[in-house]
Amino acid sequence: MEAVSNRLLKDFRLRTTQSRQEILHLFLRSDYALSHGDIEKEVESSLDRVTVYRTLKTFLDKGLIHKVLDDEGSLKYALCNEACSVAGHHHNHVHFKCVECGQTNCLTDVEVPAMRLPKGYKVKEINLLIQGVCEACSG
Amino acid sequence: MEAVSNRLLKDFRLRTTQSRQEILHLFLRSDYALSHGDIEKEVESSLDRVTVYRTLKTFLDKGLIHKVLDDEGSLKYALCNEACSVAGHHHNHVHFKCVECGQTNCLTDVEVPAMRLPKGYKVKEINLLIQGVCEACSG
DNA sequence: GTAACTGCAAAATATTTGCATCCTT
DNA sequence: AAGGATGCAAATATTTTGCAGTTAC
Repeated sequence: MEAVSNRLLKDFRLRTTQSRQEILHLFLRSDYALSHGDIEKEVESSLDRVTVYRTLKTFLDKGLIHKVLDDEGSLKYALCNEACSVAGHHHNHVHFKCVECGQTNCLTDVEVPAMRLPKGYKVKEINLLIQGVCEACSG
Repeated sequence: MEAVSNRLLKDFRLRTTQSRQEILHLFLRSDYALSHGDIEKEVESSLDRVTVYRTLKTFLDKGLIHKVLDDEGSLKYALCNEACSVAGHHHNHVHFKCVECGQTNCLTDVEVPAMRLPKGYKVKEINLLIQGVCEACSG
């Protein structure tokens, strides 16, 4: 994993520092979206809160991660997938938040359906959040 | 409008107080979703910040308004439409946020398309936020 | 060596809670 | 009259900013 995260940082022209590696590792081993709070709690060595803020901002700006909408005010974040690059992003996939366990993950198989918008509207980005009960919790 | 808001409050079994009327008026005359900050700024007489928090919570709990997702962490709110009642809610409509003017509004004409989810997922609520340039700003 | 990154302190914002008072029913 | 709603003060929590020291390249 070390190799993967270092590679990612290089690809996106970011210096490989410990904080960035740690946060990136966390994203890599989590298959769900993380909030700022999640990151602070779950990261290995305790990072300064400010560093987390700044790292997330940097990752966002460079396009390493993207925002995942949430219904509680506190945005989450997830790694961009292979389809994304520095040049352009393609995450018109669906996010599913389980109301039981609270986890939000990407339903990579589900595409956002095409929609016809009223005249004059230009679309830049689409975010679809479905809330309900996930597979694990509906047992 | 006085009559409308008083009626609404009665229907939802809420006491008609000045704060509630004011906030409800604001929602009624705004055709776009409002954040807590918007409300504090735009309401006629200046209400205590705490009252705004509590009023929004009450309106939400009773089902007078619903959350509108936002990409900046700070949830917005909008009135539920006729299709909603105390019994059940139906706002599977689409929200559009203009990246120019920042306004978010409901595209009442656009329905959320049906989607096939993987086995085991139960859907409770769907939120679709499209970002781009609105009709007014794309001139 | 230099620019970029980090951590600490502190400022600025945002949200929640407790309580006395006032208002709607 | 009684329970609910408000406003103020204060406690918490969150996010941003400045700056000095450290680190990656």
